[in-house]
Amino acid sequence: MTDDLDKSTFERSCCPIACALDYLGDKWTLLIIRDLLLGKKRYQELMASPKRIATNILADRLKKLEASGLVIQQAYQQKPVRYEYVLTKKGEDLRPVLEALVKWGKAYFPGVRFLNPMNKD
Amino acid sequence: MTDDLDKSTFERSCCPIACALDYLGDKWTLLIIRDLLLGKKRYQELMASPKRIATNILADRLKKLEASGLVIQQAYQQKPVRYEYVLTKKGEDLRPVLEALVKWGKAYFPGVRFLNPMNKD
DNA sequence: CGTATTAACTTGTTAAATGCAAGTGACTGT
DNA sequence: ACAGTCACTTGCATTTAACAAGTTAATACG
Repeated sequence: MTDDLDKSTFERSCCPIACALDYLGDKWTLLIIRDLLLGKKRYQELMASPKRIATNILADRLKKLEASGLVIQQAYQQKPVRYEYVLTKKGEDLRPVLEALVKWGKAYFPGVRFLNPMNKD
Repeated sequence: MTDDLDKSTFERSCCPIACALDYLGDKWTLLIIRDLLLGKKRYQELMASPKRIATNILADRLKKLEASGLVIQQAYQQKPVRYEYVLTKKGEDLRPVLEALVKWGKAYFPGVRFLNPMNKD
């Protein structure tokens, strides 16, 4: 169904891509969602990704993800209360987007570790 | 094939998603690619999208897209030389990513124009 | 009891990216 | 000659992100 991406879709005055990117269009949000899809739940797990996100940015993105209904907090202990972060259905439903990105990334950066000097992983 | 997104993929020290987002992970790049996929070619066409991109940002993103091989410039006239921008195969191959985003956006923001006060389209 | 460690953040400051307005150069059309 | 178009560039203000350090509430160790 290749014409999900057609003119009429786009010309409605709010394009679903533009709307989606209001939530996802930055450097970190999709990487956090990737980690959550892979089963990470806790702050330290999310901090531990190969690409090091600054702690204030992670905290900020988690707040925004919660505010936009992609993620919920669940307490996993009391004293002190600590939360883990779990994707809602809305968040889970981004899996195909990430999968499409994986496919593209694999096709065009198969050995990127050695080719891309910008890569700090 | 839902386990394109599995641990082994991710744990190789450069995740294809992370690599892809080095190119695409900002506010404007994917919107420009959307427009190019929809057949826009010239600077003014790209400027004319509902979401208004600043002209310096558009010029900068087009340069970066060219540098990373997603787009090429083609002269459509001499005197003065003017170029249009066309996706390479590498750029075209992002279509499934954008289609997945459209699907998600349609599912979760069906009437977003009236619901989202942040929307300036 | 006191010090150390862990988890999950927050705060302050600096650096980088983005946004906005105006300007430039090479033309064309009147 | 002058106005207009196209595709940018430049300078500056504002916003966002990065880096480093500090905080709070607890448990674990000696």
